[in-house]
Amino acid sequence: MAAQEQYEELARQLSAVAAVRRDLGRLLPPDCSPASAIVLAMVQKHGELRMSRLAELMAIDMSVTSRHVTYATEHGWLERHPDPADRRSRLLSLSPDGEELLREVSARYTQALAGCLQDWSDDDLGTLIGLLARLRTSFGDCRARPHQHLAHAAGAAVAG
Amino acid sequence: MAAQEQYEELARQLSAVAAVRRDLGRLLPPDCSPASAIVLAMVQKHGELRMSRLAELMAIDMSVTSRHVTYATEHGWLERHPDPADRRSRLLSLSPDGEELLREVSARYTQALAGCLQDWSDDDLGTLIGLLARLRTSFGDCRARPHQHLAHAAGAAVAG
DNA sequence: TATTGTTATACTCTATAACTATA
DNA sequence: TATAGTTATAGAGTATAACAATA
Repeated sequence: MAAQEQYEELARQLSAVAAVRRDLGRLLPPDCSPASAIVLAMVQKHGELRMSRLAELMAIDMSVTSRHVTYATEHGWLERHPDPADRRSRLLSLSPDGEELLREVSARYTQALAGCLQDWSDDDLGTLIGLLARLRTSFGDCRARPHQHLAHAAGAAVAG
Repeated sequence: MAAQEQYEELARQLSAVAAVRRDLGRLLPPDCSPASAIVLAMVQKHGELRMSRLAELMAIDMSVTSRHVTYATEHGWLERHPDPADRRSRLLSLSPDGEELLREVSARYTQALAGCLQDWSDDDLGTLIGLLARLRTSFGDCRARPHQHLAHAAGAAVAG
C-alpha cells in the first residue's frame, strides 16, 4: 500500500511520458502514423490476429482498431483474410511491405533510443519495461474484477 | 547500452500505458478535462508559474498550454495575474475553487489507485515513478543536446 | 438473440503559422 | 529585432451509437 503523494506523482508522470511517446512518433516515415506502427508491431509480435484480439491488446475500442487496420491495409502493410472458422471474423497478417516497414521503424527507434538512453543499463531498462507491463496488468485486472475500483471511485468520492 | 529487442518493447509499453492514462481520465468530474487536471496539478506543485514555464513542464507547445489555461480560467479554477516584472508575461495561480477541485481529483485518484495497486509495494511504485522521471530527462536532454539523436535518426536510418 | 466488425459522428489533444503586445 | 502569449486552422486518436453480417 503506497502513500497518496505517490499516487499523485504517478498520475503526473503518466501524463508526462506522453511527450516521450510523441517524440518517438516523430521518428516515423511520413505516411506511417504512430497507430500504424503499433498495429504492425502487435501483429508481428503475436502472429495472425483477429480484430477483437488486436483491440484487446492495444486497449482501445474495436471501432478505432478497425480504422487503424483499414489505413494499414490500404497502404499495403497489412492483409485481411477471412477466418475459415468464423465468417464474421477476419484474420490479420503482415505483408512483405509491412515487414519491410517494421524493419525501417525498428532501425530508427534503435538509433534514437541508443543515443538518448546511453547511460541506461540493460537492468534499468528491463526494470522499467517490467513495471510498465505490471502497471497495465494491474489496471486491466481492476477493470475485469467485480470490484471495479476505477468505475466506482468517481461516484464514491463525491458521496463521501 | 541495451539490446534492440528492449528498445522495441519499451516503445510498445509506452504506447500501452496510454490506456492507463485514459482510465485515470475517466475518473475526473464531467467538466474537468484531463488537461485541466494536469494544469492545476502543475500549478499546485510548482507554485505561481508563467505560461512558458508551464508549457515546458508539460512538454507541450505554448499554444496548447494557452488553450488549456483559458479553459481552466473560464471555469474559475485558475487565475491569470499580470507579471510586474514583464508586462508581456502572465503569472498563473490556483483559485480556491481550483484547490477544491484538486482535492476532489486527488481523492478519486487515491481511491482508484489504492484499489488497483493493492499488491504494489511503496518501493515498486517509487521505482516506477523514478524511472519514468529519468526517462523523460533522458529524452529532454537528448532534444537539448547538439547531437539531436531523435531528429537525426529519421534521415540517417534511410540513408544507411 | 448474441457477437464480429464497420461506419458516422463528436470530442480531446496537439502542432504550425500568423498575429499582438512588450522588451 | 526578439520574446511572451493568443488565436485560427488542421490533423491524429479515441469513444459512443447505429448498422450489417454471421453465429
